[in-house]
Amino acid sequence: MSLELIRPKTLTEQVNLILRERIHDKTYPPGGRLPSEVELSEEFGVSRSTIRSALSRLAAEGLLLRKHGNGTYINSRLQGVNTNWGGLWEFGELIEKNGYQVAIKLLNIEKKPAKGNISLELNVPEGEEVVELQRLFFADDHPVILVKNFIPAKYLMNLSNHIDGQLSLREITEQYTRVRIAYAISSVRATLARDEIAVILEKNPDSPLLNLEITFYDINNIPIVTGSSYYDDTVLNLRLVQAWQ
Amino acid sequence: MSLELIRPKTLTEQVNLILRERIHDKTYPPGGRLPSEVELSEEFGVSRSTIRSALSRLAAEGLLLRKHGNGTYINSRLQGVNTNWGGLWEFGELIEKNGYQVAIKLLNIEKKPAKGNISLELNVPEGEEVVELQRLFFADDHPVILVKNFIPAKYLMNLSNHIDGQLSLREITEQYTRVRIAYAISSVRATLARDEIAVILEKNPDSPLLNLEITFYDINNIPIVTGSSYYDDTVLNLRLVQAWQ
DNA sequence: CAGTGGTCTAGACCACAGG
DNA sequence: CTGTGGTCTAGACCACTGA
Repeated sequence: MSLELIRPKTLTEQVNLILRERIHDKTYPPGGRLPSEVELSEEFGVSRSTIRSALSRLAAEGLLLRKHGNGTYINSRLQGVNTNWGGLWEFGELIEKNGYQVAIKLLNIEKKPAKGNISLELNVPEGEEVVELQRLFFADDHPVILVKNFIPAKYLMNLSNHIDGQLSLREITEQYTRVRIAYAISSVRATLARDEIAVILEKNPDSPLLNLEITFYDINNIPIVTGSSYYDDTVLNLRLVQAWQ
Repeated sequence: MSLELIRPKTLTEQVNLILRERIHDKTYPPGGRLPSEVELSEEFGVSRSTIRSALSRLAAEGLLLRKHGNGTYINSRLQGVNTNWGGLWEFGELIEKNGYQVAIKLLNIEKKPAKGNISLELNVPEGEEVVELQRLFFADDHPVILVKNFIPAKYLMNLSNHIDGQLSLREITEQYTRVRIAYAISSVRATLARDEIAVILEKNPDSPLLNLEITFYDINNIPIVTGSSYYDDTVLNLRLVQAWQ
């Protein structure tokens, strides 16, 4: 009994997605045991190593718990509520995974000359054009996260004086630039809601807010996007899962 | 030319450690190119797959940048200043990696009956004994992080009414319990320095502080340790690196 | 003991970069 | 074109768990 897998994408990734889906829709119930690696490799018609790569990735995210000599189990603690690393930048997904309705409001988009910190972070001379994108994320109509992103105009392709404000950062870089993000460095701080920010996020002045500063780099270590976010953790708890090692 | 590798540990892990060391001591200089996978596999006398596992792990941490068809490069942006995920709980390492002198002061250690939140988080009936460990981390003599940890007394082995306050959480669980940590869930919040905490961290009252709540689980999804930390990000910036996927 | 996951190998083939 | 990293396989052997 071997399923039909499309070759274009890697086998590992397809297996990964299918298993993820089965966990999500509870074909494999929380706390339950997965078929053994050999059984899965027979079901999918791929080698055991391929199955293992897919499983390892899910285990690293905390979705699966692997017990040597015993079996692979679905982590019952992560149902519905949670997120892994991506939580630091894929805010839309984060909000959805926590069971809220997502809405994204595009507050502003404009070309500006780079200056100060932005110019430094993006390694672009002062005065060169960058596109600023300011967005507000809502969870069930509560404003939760205010995000400003900056992309040097030179990385954006032709046509696009317009950017679709509903897209995730991943999608934006994929659709509007020719470069690919390889990794990101984020710094996390606690701050107080300044006037303007307090108003937008509907907070009392000087309420504590999380501040996330993130810069994305491509494979050549060139900064592609930088951004600054203010995150109201009283509406949406920022939770991260990580396997011990 | 094949190096002598000890068999007891896994080959992959040994290769990983050696490469990590070479990056750290700049045998492989920042921005430079690593020997190819085939060359490394010859040098270490192991298969290419083994080399690849070691490299993949380093790449996932952002230490290496892999360029298809070209080579593997040392990420020059991470020299000295930075940390990956472990930064959320291995505070000693975090402080060291940022170039400060670490000191840990044991403020308090005592057995208490579990109550409220702690009892819930640790899934232990109210009134059962837990050990509370309160510690203060210093970076170059500045108090930076205040940590309270709770471990159910039943997981601690015999002799140990005494816990060495200088150890990392990983070392504590390894040395004093029979269980092994499989994964952790952390939640990150922004808070204001309350009276007592402000005093200990030498902050003005109501300064913003990061609050990290972490619970560690074993492979059977049983909570082993929980803890609450207050982190002064003005002294030590909390930076996280993550590969895009 | 049988069944599970963990490590490792040798080798094939592919996809991509750069001369 | 050559050399690099990326994917995949088949198979061996080991280490651990639970009956």
